[in-house]
Amino acid sequence: MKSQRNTTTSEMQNNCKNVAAILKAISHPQRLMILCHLEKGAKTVGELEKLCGGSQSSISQFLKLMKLEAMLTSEKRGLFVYYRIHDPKMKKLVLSLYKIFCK
Amino acid sequence: MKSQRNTTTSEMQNNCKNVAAILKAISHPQRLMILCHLEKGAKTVGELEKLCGGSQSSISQFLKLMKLEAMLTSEKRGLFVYYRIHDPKMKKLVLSLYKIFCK
DNA sequence: CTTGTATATTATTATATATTAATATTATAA
DNA sequence: TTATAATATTAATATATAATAATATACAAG
Repeated sequence: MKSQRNTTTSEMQNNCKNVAAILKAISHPQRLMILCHLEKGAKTVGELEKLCGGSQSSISQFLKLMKLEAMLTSEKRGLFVYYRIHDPKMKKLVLSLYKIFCK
Repeated sequence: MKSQRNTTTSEMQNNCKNVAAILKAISHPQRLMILCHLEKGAKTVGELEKLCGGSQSSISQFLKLMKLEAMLTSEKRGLFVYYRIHDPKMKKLVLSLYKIFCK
């Protein structure tokens, strides 16, 4: 196994750029809350609105942002749109954050 | 062990607020890079400047910010100021991020 | 075809952050 | 003392983000 200590500076810079962008996308109370709820399964926009306590517009915009970052996918069924976590790494991240900061 | 699924909404809101603030502080390529380098041990401002590739002023400002968030501590020795990670949770976070996103 | 509901989009404004330049502070050494 | 090196602070500006309101779209039911 290659240890972190062998990572070159340019690899590190690239990794940090990528990871910082991911963290930026979820470093907002409601966006993080959305992700935490989705970790338990798919939800509609309206459900997330009630669970996370934001306006319809802001929740929709947050979801769009996280979808653009390829964290989420959406599926339309009739009037409702179901969002779910697409990238398994994001699930891992949510669980790690919980373990580290919320026990 | 209490599972995450039993967390109440207001607990979740509070946790998300706190964790989002932490993530926000490190969701910047150079600040994350600083943290990654400090995970390996204390460094001076000048060392971090070279390692992370920012101006003297910006690195100093980043360090100040992360110190305010109680992530780092500093110690002056002569002309040099050594910064190190203060909160062990931040070390855990850096290692988790590495495991999830950088392998 | 019109009404109601869920979601998305757009535009606007306020606020926060990033970046840079310039200057200040502190300690050391000549 | 004066000079120099390391770090910190301040100020200015540009850019990004957050929050909100208003409007638009898409679908379903009647």
